[in-house]
Amino acid sequence: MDSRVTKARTRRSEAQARAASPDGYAHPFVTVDVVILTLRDGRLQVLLMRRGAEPFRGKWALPGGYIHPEDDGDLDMAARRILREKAGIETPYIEQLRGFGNARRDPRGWTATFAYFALIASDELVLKEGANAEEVAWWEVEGRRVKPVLAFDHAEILASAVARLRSKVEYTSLPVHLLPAKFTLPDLQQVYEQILGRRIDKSAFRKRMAEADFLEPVAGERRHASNRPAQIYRIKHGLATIFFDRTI
Amino acid sequence: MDSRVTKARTRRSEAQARAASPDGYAHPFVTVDVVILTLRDGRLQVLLMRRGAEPFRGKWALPGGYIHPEDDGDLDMAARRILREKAGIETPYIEQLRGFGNARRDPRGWTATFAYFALIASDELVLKEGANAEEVAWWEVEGRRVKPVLAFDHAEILASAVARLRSKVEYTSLPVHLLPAKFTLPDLQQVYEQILGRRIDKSAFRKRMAEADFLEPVAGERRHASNRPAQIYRIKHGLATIFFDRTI
DNA sequence: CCAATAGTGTCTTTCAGACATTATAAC
DNA sequence: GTTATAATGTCTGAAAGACACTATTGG
Repeated sequence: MDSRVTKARTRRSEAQARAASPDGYAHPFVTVDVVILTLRDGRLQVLLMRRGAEPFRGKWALPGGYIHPEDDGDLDMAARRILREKAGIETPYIEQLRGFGNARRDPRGWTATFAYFALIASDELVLKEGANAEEVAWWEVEGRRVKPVLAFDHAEILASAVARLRSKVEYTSLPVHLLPAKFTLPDLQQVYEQILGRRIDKSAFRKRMAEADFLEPVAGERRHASNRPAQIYRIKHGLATIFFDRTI
Repeated sequence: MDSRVTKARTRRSEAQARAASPDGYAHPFVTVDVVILTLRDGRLQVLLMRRGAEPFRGKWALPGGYIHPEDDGDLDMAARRILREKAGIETPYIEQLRGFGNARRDPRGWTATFAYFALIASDELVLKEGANAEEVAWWEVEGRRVKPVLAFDHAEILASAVARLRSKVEYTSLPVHLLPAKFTLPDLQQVYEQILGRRIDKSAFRKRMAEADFLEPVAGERRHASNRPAQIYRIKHGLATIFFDRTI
């Protein structure tokens, strides 16, 4: 058994010194990465950071980091902390995407990551324009990718996140999290149409939202032009994501 | 094996002799656990193993283990290896469930696991009836749980797996993986009904399967009694899980 | 013949999508 | 009044579900 430890350590000696698992094998590092999506100017955008350290120094990457056992109660809280620290975002919608792990994604050796998927309203964006302002930016998502070449396997993680968003738009209330707390039904329909990439019949859309029963009207109105103002809605308190009976 | 137990205990008593991550924080251990489900005697059952080491010695647990960076190309391959080594199962349907990680699930400290979800046909079961035959067993799933108290947070992982199965049965071809390679449509309908817990109209069920277009008839017939024999089908070669347009 | 289950056809009700109409604002 | 968009109503074709009917075997 000890020979197994020796063998593993020797092969890895040039990379980094890692602890052996209780069964004697080398132990891969694990991280948490977050795909933060928003709608700005009617376009789906993702938050990326430029790496200041090797590997992939200078390349754009998803915000991510190591788990802090002392601070993070669980994986979700680690993801929220990363969102807070790296992007200054406090109250997003967040869900776990899935794990990615293999020997190739990091040149230093076998690593794994728990990828998360967050949606925020563009009015919640308070990007820290501080010391490293140039290193954080929103990039437009074109198809399932962005223009720059991403570090690690982050292009694959991004594609996976966008696929999940597009999929869930069809049958859940997820897109409300891309809007501010108060919005109109035409606003919401526009978000669905933007992500789906097709027009939706107004009547059918409203029927679906009404029977899903997750919105409540609030006093006040919104007026953009000389026409009838739209009713303002917000999500009913305490409701999780709603799954529709049928697709949009 | 006993030395391994001893070593694990020693480690634990030293309160976390773990490598520090590159950012200086302690680095949590990560494992892969697999929820293996099958239908036996018309009942949903899960494969459990009795733990021979601390923590939770003597308790039933999901098959799982550490990643072997030298052997496992990626997370999926690690899960398949565990399935092969611990349950002797070679060619199952397998998909990632999600990650579970927090400070409470393991008394030794902060750990995380990539949970997997596998479906196998009961005729593929070749449980190794060897030295530790008493330590591997199928347990009937009642609701989302099993009778014994499980180690770690494995009850939560099991519940999550059963929920995903029940959910996916509604709109995918997943249940075919609970049947042998060749089966009849009445067989398949029975599986759907068993997992859904309700009857399905024969005509509607066949329409759905026909338009999903993932089955092909093979020569031969199956006869259980003095009645009309049923056509035998198998999955069309190279097809992944089919998502139905509508729910069952 | 009968019993039992496989497999197909028909009918009715429901509902999604298309489209029309009314409502309410500014000017 | 006109214009523009919000909001609701109506109509029609498609299809899902309920149910009936036919097919094929053993006894």
